[in-house]
Amino acid sequence: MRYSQSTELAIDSLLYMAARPEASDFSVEQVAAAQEVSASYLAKVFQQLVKAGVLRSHRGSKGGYALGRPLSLITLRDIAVVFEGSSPLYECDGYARTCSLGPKCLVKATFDEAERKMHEVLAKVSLQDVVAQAGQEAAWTAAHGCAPLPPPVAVTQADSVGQGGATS
Amino acid sequence: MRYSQSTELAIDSLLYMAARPEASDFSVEQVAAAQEVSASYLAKVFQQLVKAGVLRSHRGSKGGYALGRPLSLITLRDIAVVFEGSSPLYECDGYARTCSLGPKCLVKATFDEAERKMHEVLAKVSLQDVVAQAGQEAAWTAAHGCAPLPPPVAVTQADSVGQGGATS
DNA sequence: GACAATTTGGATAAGCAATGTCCGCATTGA
DNA sequence: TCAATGCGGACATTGCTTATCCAAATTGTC
Repeated sequence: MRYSQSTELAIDSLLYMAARPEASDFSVEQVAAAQEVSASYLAKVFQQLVKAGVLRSHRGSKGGYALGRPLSLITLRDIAVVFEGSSPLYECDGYARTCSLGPKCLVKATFDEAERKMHEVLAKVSLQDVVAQAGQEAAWTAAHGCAPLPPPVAVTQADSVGQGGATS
Repeated sequence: MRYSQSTELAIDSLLYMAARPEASDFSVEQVAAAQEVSASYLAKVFQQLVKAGVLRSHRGSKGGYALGRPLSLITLRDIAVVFEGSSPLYECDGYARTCSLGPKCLVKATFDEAERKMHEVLAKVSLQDVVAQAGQEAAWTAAHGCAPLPPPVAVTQADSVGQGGATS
C-alpha cells in the first residue's frame, strides 16, 4: 500500500506554483519542465486537480493553470483524496465469504477509525503551512551556509549511494 | 490506495481459528473451505503469517497451523504490516525530481505522522478484542431474537430471505 | 476571420504489483 | 514405507497505475 506517484507529483507541482505568487498562469509545459516529467502525464494530473477545484484552468492562447483557492484552503488531504479516492481503505467485501463471526464489525470499525485519524492529520496541514516552513528553512540554510540541494547532475545509475544518510 | 485482499483474508482466517479454541491444528484445506477460497492461495497467505510469527506450522502428517501467540498479542496492525509492508506510505522519491522547494519535508513529516497515527489505532485492537465483541453481539442477537438491522418502511414482501445467517 | 497557443477528453499502450495456480520437495506421524 | 501436510519456486492472470499520443475545443492576437 502506497500513495501514488500522482499524489506526490501533484503536491510538488502545486508547491512549485505556490512558490511563485507573482505568476498568474502556468502552462503544463512549464511545470512539467520544472518537475522533469512529461507534459502528457502532468496534463492528466492537472485535469484531475481541476475537477476537484484545487486548480483553475484557462483555455486557449495565453491560457494555463492557477490555484483554485487560497493556499491556506488547500490541505494535503484535499490533494491526496483526488488521487487515492475516498472509498474506505478496508473494504470488508473483497471476497464474498460470509462474515461467519458476525462482528468482524469491530475490525471494520477499527480500520475506519484509523483511516479517519490519518485524514485528520493530513487535513491539518495546508500548502500555506508548507510554503511557510520552506521560507523558514531557507533562512536557516542561508544563515548556516549549507546547501540542502545537491548539484543538478543528471544521475543515471549508481545513485542512492548514501542510503544511510538520513540520520535524523 | 487500499488494504490488500490478503490482509482481509488473513484477518478472517485468523478469526476463524480464534473462534475455535478447542481445535489445535487447522489444515489449509479446512480454513480455505470455510473462507471459500482456494487452498493454493490461502497457503501463500499462511506462509507469510508464519514468517511473521503470527502463525505456527506443524509439518508432516497430522500437521497444520495454529496461532503463534495468545490472541491478545496479535493486533490488527501486526497482521496489516505483514501484507502491506512497513515502508512509508509516502516515499518522497517517486520521481528523481530535485526537491526544489527544499522543505517539502513538512509534507513528508505530515504523511509520516498520519501513517503513525493510523498504526496507533490498529495496534490498539487485538484479535481477542474482536472475538470478545463477537461474543457480546451474539448474545445480544440471541436475547433479542433479531439481527441488529432497523426494519425499513413497511416492507411486506419477502426479500433477501436468508439474510440473518450470521448466527453461527 | 485566420492562426497559434493552450486545455480537454478519449483511446491505448507499457509496466508493475497483487492475485491466483501448479508442481516437486521436505517433513512427519502412523 | 506410505500418506498427509506444509514449503518454496516458477508461472499465469488480472487490474491499476503510469505514460503517451492525437483530435477536438477554446481563446487571445494579428
